Amino acid sequence: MAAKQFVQDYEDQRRDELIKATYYEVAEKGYSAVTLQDIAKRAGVSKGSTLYYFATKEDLFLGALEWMVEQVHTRIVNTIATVEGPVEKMKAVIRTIFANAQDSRQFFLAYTDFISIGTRNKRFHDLNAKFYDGCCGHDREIIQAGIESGVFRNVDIEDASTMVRALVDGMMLQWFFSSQGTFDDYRRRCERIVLDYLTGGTVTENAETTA
Amino acid sequence: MAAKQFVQDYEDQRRDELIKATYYEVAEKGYSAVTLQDIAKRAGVSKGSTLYYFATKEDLFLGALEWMVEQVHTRIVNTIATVEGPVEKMKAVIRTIFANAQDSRQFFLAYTDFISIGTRNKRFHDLNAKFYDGCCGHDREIIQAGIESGVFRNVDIEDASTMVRALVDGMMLQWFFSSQGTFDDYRRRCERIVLDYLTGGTVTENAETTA
DNA sequence: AGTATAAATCTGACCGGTCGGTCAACAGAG
DNA sequence: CTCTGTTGACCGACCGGTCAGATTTATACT
Repeated sequence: MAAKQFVQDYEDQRRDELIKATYYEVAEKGYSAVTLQDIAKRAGVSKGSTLYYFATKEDLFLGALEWMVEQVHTRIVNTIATVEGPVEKMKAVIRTIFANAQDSRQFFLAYTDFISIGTRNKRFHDLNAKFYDGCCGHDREIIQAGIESGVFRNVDIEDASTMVRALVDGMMLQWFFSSQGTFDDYRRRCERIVLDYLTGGTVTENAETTA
Repeated sequence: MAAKQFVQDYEDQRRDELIKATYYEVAEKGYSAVTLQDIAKRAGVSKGSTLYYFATKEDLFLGALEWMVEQVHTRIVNTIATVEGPVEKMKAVIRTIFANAQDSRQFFLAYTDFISIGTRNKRFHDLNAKFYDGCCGHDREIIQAGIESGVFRNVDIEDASTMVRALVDGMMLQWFFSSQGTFDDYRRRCERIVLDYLTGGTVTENAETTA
């Protein structure tokens, strides 16, 4: 039983390595451009092994995606917990999402590649829903708390939630494309716009704690 | 000379057909998934002909893109001219961009595929800039006019402009992915959020003229 | 007008190369 | 020896791009 457990752990670890390798390769080059060879090389195994652990390239890719979603989710939850109040919590969410995008370089590139694979893919759709609800779902309760405590104006919660998500997405897209203006410029502007919208302009610009 | 002119026109027309064929194919399947064969078939010519008029597949694709950008730009300019006042003009811009996305089905799909091709491509970057400045650049003057006339609150114009663009982008992305809620729902919500932001909530919901 | 000649246009078989996926053979732990 | 895990040569399919030759159109000449 102990041996069996060891094998299980070993296999899990291998899968993990392959998933991470896939993620980083795709983040750098995009789904179509990455070959199984690339993934195998980065993971330090042969091409044959990649398909020993995963059925297809797509399977490997979706695994990598799930891993990423999980990771971002965890980061957001942790970051929110470190600050107090709706304004700071909202800032924290935005900061985390932006930071993640910066870390994984071409986070969005990978994301946009899903589309090419086909939006009809059920697993992809579910993953997308999980991403939105899991990673961005926190904004709704933060907004709710903000309204109840009177910090945010009485805006429609569904509108506000949509606004935050769409704005973050859109601004990252712009940052990705335009490459004019620093990353921090975009993040700061994003925070400002969101809070401006939520408070109606009553929040004065805080001193930035640029970590 | 007349014959020469005819030949010129004929060639232009052929190029036009190929460009449109490319556009629709890519809009349906995405750049990578589309083959020269597909494009040729839709245009009613042979594969060889596509590369007789265009040097490479990428060239063909960028031509299609330019065509699209031009088209959207024209539509926006025309639509803005038909209405009066910052609020209505802003609505018109949003409506046109949304309508265009709906028309060409997977407008964004094509767009996201550029990224895979490589953001280092100069022509792509220029096109992107042209798209933003040409198609979305009108928002800045509309916002300016709105602030001056007192219809919009005194918000930072750069923030406001960024907000509108990012929100439209982001919401279209969400519409594209989630496929829950009708297209009109998204468009209407987008208009509401933008105007809510710009006016600070002083504009009451107008009766919709859903065309 | 009719014919010959030249030029423009078009075609699809073909080439070189790539990639996802297969599989027979191999390795090493138990 | 066996069984799990690993390998990389190999396969079939595909795709962008080429090109020699067919086809159509324009031009020159009688």
